[in-house]
Amino acid sequence: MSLQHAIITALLEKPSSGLELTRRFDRSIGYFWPATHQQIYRELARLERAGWIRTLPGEPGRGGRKEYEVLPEGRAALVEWVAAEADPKPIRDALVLRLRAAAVVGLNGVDEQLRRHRLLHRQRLSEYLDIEESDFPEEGEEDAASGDRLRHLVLRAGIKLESFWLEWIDETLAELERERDRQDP
Amino acid sequence: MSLQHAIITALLEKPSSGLELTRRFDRSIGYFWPATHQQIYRELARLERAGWIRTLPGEPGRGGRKEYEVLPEGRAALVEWVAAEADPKPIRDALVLRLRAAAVVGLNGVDEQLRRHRLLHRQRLSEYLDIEESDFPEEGEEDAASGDRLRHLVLRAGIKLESFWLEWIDETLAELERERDRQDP
DNA sequence: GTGCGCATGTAACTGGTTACATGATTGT
DNA sequence: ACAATCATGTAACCAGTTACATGCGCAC
Repeated sequence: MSLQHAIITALLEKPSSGLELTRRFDRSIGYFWPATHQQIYRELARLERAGWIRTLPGEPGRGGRKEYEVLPEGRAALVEWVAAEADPKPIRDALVLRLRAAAVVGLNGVDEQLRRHRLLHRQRLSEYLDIEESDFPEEGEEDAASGDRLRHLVLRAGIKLESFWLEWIDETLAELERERDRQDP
Repeated sequence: MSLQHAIITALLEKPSSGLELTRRFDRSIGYFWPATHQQIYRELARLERAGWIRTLPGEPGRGGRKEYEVLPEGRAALVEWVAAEADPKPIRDALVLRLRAAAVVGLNGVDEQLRRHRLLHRQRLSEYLDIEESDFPEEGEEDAASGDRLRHLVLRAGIKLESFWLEWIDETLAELERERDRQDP
């Protein structure tokens, strides 16, 4: 269900076609709920059947392009969903799992993977920091719109999450270093 | 594929039956790769067909209970997997998504959900801290086995991840508080 | 022998992933 | 006319989820 509500959120901000949505997802909502165009088309079709969104009347042309907008029922469903109760879903992370396996069969190139992930997380973090700088300048936070402050909090989640990974990977690589020293002193 | 390797890891530590594995998952590997008994039975069957594990010969009795052990092929596959290259999978988090939606349709009970999650993350964190205290006492880290130190790093990931969530939720609730003050000064 | 808990499983469904198909528009 | 790109979609697959089925051994 979450993807459907993510889509409604995006459509409320701006009526869009499937591909446009996909692209907008790639650089905002998709940071914590990624989706491919196939998924998005599937859900758009379902949402339309459910009567939560509709294609904008008028121009269906321009390469078969269809623009969708949210209907009142869709908005109501989103409002309800915002307050819905749901437990946090446990994460599934293969890198940690690899390290766990290494505890049993030995470190055999995990460090290289750790370094690769460190690089990727660094890139992602600096991407987020760039967005923060350009979209949420420090001054003006007080007189910003409420929605903007909330969007900033969402971005903060991304920033803190990436920072967490970087810290953990650093801590882990340092320990693996010590581990190696213990074996060849 | 990850679940299969998680299972091999667990079986290497101790040959087990399906239900035993399920229970052990619930309080160790499952913290970052949860699995239900149905999933585990399915994968055990596949792993056996692939020739990576086998049922322990001898006693198949006691309520149809079957114990599995890892074969050399399975161990080799795990060693290879430990060093395999795979990008970090983006997270999907509904709570952040709800906040994102709230930026568009208004805060309507998200705070209650934030507080619920805060409680759950606190519980999870103290669970981890208890495990850390009992399984990885500070003294003796130096002369602990390598595997233990690696398992400790894995636990550290859990601890830091829960701490991240708590920090972010606190920051967010504080901001929502200020938000409310702005509306009714 | 009946009911309870342990243990192994099947079946149907949902959502995410990957690969491919089709048509329209735009630039050369 | 042709290729590149934009845009919408289908199909098959895989992993995780939920609900249910079945058989065994033990306690009462």
